[in-house]
Amino acid sequence: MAKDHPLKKTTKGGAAAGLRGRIWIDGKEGTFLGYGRAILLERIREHGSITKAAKSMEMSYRHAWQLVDSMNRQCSRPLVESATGGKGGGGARLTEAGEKALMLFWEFYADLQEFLTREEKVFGDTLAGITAQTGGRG
Amino acid sequence: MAKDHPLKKTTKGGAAAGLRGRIWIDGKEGTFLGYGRAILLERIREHGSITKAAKSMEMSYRHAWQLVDSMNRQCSRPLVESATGGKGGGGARLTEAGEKALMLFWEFYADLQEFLTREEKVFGDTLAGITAQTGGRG
DNA sequence: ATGCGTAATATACAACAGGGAATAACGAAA
DNA sequence: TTTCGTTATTCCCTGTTGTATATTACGCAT
Repeated sequence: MAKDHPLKKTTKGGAAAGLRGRIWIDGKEGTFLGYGRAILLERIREHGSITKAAKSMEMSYRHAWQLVDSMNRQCSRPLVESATGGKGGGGARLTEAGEKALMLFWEFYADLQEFLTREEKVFGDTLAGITAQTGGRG
Repeated sequence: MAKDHPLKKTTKGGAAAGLRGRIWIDGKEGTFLGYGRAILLERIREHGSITKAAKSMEMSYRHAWQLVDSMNRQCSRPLVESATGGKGGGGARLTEAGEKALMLFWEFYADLQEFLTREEKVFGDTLAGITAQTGGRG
């Protein structure tokens, strides 16, 4: 559960070297949407609550709330709408703008994966020659 | 001097939203080469010394040395060769492997910039609609 | 042998991000 | 009115990261 995020730089097994990349959508205050925030939004949609969403990804409520707040502050229409009190104590839901932002990010993200795969093919050999130069001709 | 690195997430002026990306070459221990390390290597080549390279980019010698050490530990042929003592007290120089790695990284980096520009064109409108939804119909 | 400027290394210190816990506000339902 | 679970907010603690500083090793030049 959220243990081998693409964000963690493990490279535990397999090839010695590889290419890694990360993307963000920037807003007025800096990061607007990145991988972690995108996952958080999905969990909010799934659980209908910031608390549960945070727990589901082993994140503190404090941090989750700060991220949601940061995202909402950076666009005219909030990505997440929340209600305090009421049935179940309240909750949070993804708005239409949230859905759109999420969709855009995942497309961007998919393009990055494609990009990285392409680059791996281009640089793979040269890369191997640098990190594990066994038979090279200096 | 090294004040508005591409790494800093400033977005101080201009457009409200934009796409940002970052890349790394991974090795056995995690990050092998990234933007900061690449700059460091270039400064070492330029100054012939880790000390001066570090100073030139407002980085502590300790940190610079750790980065160099990390890079050298992750490839068979070290990227940086250093000598202690001697004329000028010693120094450090970029090896052939270092030059190759640097060249590879900058190509990778240039491809990323191209990728980001392309993505900006694709998502620009949708993005503006999310962060500054003025005339939307929702 | 001494001086010099660097590499290499250890220790202490500061800054910052994030976690944990505590608390108040809230509003539907019982 | 009381209960309940969540949002919203605050304070403190901790781990990590990097800076600052001090010390030693080194080897050429004088």
